Amino acid sequence: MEDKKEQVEIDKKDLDEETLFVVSQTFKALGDPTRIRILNLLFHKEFSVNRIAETLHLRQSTVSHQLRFLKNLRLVKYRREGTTLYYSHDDEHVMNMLKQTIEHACHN
Amino acid sequence: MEDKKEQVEIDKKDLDEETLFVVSQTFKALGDPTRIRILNLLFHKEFSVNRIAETLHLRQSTVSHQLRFLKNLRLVKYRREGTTLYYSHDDEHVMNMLKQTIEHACHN
DNA sequence: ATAAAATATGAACATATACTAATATATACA
DNA sequence: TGTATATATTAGTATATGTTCATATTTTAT
Repeated sequence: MEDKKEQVEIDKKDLDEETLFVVSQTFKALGDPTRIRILNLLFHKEFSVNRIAETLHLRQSTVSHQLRFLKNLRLVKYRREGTTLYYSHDDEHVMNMLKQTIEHACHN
Repeated sequence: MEDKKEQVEIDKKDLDEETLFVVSQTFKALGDPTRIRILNLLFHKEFSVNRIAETLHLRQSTVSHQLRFLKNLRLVKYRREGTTLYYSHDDEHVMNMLKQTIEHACHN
């Protein structure tokens, strides 16, 4: 914390704190099975919270918590229709990484 | 667990357990600042455990633990020279994702 | 205003994770 | 064999994380 500047300027081999935080948060988002399943579901179309829960056999509150996590990182967005919120993905880069890695993992 | 087959065959919207595990493990590996720093260091050349620890200001045992983690996932490999082990990266796909995401995070 | 439907939130809990100190192991060499 | 060097491992601890239950909030319709 005190030597952040030092590391950035002197030690080019290391990453600065902010980059480190953003990058690790991004990957952390993809590091949980539930979030992967949710994002994978949102790959082709939008889903309401309840539909996600039903489809993946998860509790509504679990889905809601994870969607909040993903939304904080701007990996998903939503639109409202009455009382229903339709979530969809909102980061092409991350979705591409996820897709690639899933394919990479499948035919191995 | 009991309905794994069902999900795989009936509900194409969900991923199978094994894929889910591999994918989440992979991203989990990249979801920790220390491991990111280590992999980032190994981007261009190999490093011994102690050199990694010195360069990143980490304890030897911390580095060793994380290297074991990364090696279990085959993200790094090593060669021995006397008592020294030189570690290097071992997964181009993952290193590319890391690089892209770091760049993506930097100039934002 | 009240009720219903959909979603969000807070607290509690269990588990996972990362770091550390201490110690063990492995290799090289005198 | 004994010592030094480099790395790995173990156990303990603190923190982070994910899920759940219960409840709150928001929106719509009556």
